[in-house]
Amino acid sequence: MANILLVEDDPDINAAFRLALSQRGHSVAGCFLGGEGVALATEVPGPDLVVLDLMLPDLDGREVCRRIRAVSQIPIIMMTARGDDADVVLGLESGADDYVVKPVEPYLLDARIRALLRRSSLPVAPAGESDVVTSGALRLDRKSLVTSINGEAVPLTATETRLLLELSKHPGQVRSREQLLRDVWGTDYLNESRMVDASIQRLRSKVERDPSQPKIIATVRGFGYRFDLQ
Amino acid sequence: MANILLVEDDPDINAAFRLALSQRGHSVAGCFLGGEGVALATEVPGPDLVVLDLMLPDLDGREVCRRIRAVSQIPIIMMTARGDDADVVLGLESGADDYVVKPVEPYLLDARIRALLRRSSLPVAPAGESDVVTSGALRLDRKSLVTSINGEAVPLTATETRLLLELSKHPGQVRSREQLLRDVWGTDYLNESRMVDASIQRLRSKVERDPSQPKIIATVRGFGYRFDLQ
DNA sequence: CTGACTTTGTCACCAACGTGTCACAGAATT
DNA sequence: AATTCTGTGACACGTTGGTGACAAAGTCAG
Repeated sequence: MANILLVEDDPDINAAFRLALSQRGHSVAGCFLGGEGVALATEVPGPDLVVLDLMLPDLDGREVCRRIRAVSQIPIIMMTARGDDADVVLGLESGADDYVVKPVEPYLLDARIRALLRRSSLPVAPAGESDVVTSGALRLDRKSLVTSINGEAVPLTATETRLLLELSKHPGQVRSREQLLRDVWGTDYLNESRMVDASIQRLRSKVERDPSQPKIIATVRGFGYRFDLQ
Repeated sequence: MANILLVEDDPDINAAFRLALSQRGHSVAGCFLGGEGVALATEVPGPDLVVLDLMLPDLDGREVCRRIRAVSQIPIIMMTARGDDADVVLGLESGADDYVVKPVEPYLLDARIRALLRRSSLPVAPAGESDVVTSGALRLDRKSLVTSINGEAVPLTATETRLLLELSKHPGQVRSREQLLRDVWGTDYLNESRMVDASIQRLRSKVERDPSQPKIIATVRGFGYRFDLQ
């Protein structure tokens, strides 16, 4: 289903949710500290969604949320025992997409996860629970971040890898330059930049058999680029 | 802030929320029936977001939700007095993005509205499950933006794709040149222009079997054009 | 700390394509 | 028959994206 990061300091609750969400088909990574959470959520390749407890020993959940939001648009669901309306509002305003109050039934959390993933246009049910993307001769291992062509490793730079990852997260869907700028570079405003074009070109030169006739990363004139499975 | 459609049959609650959301800077339209709700949510220019009561006299709120979702990816917040977890799950599964339980503090609803709008404004390409339009031999994939006839890809330009997308959002309904200008070109005032006609013609020449006898995009003399399902 | 190397953002240029406009013909409506 | 509306083809301009060069920033070994 999805790769979920659970940030929750209570070991029992942490374990319980990891189990419950796993049973519902998700792949769950858990951590106990806010600092860890920020690191894990923003690393490459990050999870598809974050479930974030508000009460953490080191950092306030809202601070965690803000730090993640500073560099990433990843979907975030906040979770807390405090059900006060004002808390909910503060949580949402610090950048969370949804807010649930403990105790939460796992199947309810799952429903909200699905709704949010649907809205975020992430595939809710990828066919195989595989962390490897392939398109033609290209093969990208999302965990080790090793890219290879015909089994031979291709040395991609960090930016190129992020770009390819981001494109491959939405196979068959057009991604605009704005989306790519946001998700790969974390900047929102560089609309005039040719950064995306330049990096796409560098990526193509390493990955495409014939970069002038790209098969894997298609140009969709007027819209953006599209990663095509083959 | 945003144009919001409120579908709520209780006149008191309806009026109260309209007032409260207006005071928070939104522009609110209210209606009392599910049928109306579907019509208003899918017309052009539609609202930015729908707040939908579950209990309506004519249609079940979930049915309203499904009908809207059949043609639109507009953000939907469901609202109901029934706070049962199972209801929430059913609501989310019928396509809603969020679910709040009455009584709701207006500022809480506002916070959820903002969170949802923030998330929804991100993608350019709309997300969702039924993202393929077909009419006769024509097939348009809204995510990959690939148009094909009898399975063979037809290269459309950006404007042609946008035009076809816009027309196909409202199958069987006449769209005026003004509406198309606004939704495809983003201009409001070029009423004297023949741009729409010219682009319709270019689109037909690529998409219609016999452009002089158009089956997919019909001319409605004096009004505009209509996309017909077949 | 230094110098070499790699990575990355910016820029300028060009070719190709897309697109708005126009004029006129043809069709529908009155 | 007159009038209004729509289809159609031509054309020139603007936009878009590919490309290579270059400079700034980052990385790393010695």
